[in-house]
Amino acid sequence: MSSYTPRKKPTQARSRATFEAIIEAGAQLLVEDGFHNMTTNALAERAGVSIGSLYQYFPNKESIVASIIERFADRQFEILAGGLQEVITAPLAEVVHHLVAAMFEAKQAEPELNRVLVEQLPPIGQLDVMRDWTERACHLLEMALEARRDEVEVEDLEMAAFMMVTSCHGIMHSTLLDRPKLLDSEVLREHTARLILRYLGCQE
Amino acid sequence: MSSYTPRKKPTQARSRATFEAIIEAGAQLLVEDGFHNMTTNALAERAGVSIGSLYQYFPNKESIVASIIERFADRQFEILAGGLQEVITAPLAEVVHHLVAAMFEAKQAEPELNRVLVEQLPPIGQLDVMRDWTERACHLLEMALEARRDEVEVEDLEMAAFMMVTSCHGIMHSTLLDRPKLLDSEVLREHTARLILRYLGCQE
DNA sequence: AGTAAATGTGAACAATTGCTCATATATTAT
DNA sequence: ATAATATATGAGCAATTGTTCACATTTACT
Repeated sequence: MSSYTPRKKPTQARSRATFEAIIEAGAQLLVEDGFHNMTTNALAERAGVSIGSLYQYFPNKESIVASIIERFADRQFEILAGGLQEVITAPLAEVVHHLVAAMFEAKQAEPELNRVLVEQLPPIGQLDVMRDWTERACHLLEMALEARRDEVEVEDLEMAAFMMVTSCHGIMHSTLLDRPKLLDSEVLREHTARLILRYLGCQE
Repeated sequence: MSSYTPRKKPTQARSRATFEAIIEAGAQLLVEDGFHNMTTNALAERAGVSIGSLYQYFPNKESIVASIIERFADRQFEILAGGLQEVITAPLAEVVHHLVAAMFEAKQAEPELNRVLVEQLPPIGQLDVMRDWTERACHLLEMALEARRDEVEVEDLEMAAFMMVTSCHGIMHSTLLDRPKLLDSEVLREHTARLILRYLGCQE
């Protein structure tokens, strides 16, 4: 019976530190060696913790990565939400520009970890976390669109939000893999914003 | 010295059959068990071939998957190219609709294999093949745009092609993971076509 | 102080599996 | 027919590694 959730919740300060050390070391080794080449024994050593302790908190190797992913997704979402927070009352065009900026910012935060997770996450079986992330992001956007309904031509706002998030995601993803340098360019962001704005039927 | 390319080229008919059987069995097991859980011994058995023969043609497990991926990518590209072939002289709007249709068709062809490869390809290290695929697809599209330059508002056609391919890809990818049922819907295709057409500055 | 609970340790096990190699069979060439 | 080449076989090796468990140490509690 293998699970992806942690085994035991640390209560004392000491054990909380152990828990954190494991996750931190895990993120490091994931970046350095990839999921397959990262061994639990090496992880424990890097964390300065015995292998036994590791298995006291995590039922298996996968669950460690699951925790790493979960935290990562949360941080990513905060960047997005934070970026949109700045423009709660602004007109649609500005919202879209901030959206694009925030999405790109998230993509470029913790680039190494981002890369490993993007490249190796699926087989680890943590697709749910990403599904959830998309869901939350769409919901956030839908609300933003709702508040500016008069500026949006598209009827189905849920669909519109989905299109915005996923197309933007795809562009960034491919860029990261195919033309990483382009990710910094202002041009790409402008094109992405244009893509979204025109789709919504809004003048730039 | 591990390589991802096959080891020996089969010359006789008998060995060519062996080679094919290995690739076919590999694709099956990849779908059934995933990359990690598929063992080379099981693969050989499924192919009706001894494990020794397998290693006569492939230097390692990865290289088998590499060959599977390569063939898959070629088939995918043919679907795309075929779809565009039908509209070599048509106006832009029609081209885009065919593009979207072809992209969706490719995504839905061999759905199981598609899914496994999308989910497990990266760690196998065959990102190059995908990079290459995007490259080729972009080039194809750029030519199509070039021939209709007067209908396109965007200046940089290379960029435009990149945006079209990657956004479309992202939409399909996320849909496959998050809302697989939606992939069949006409609505999604219409929205995608709209997204692209408006971006290009073309009336529908 | 003394006890119970929480936390930490790491040697060693069990199981898996990618891959080799010595050998056998089939095909082609002379 | 005979030699030479190509192809096929599969038992078993070598190496890796995730995980456990019996025991030590630290903290919390009475």
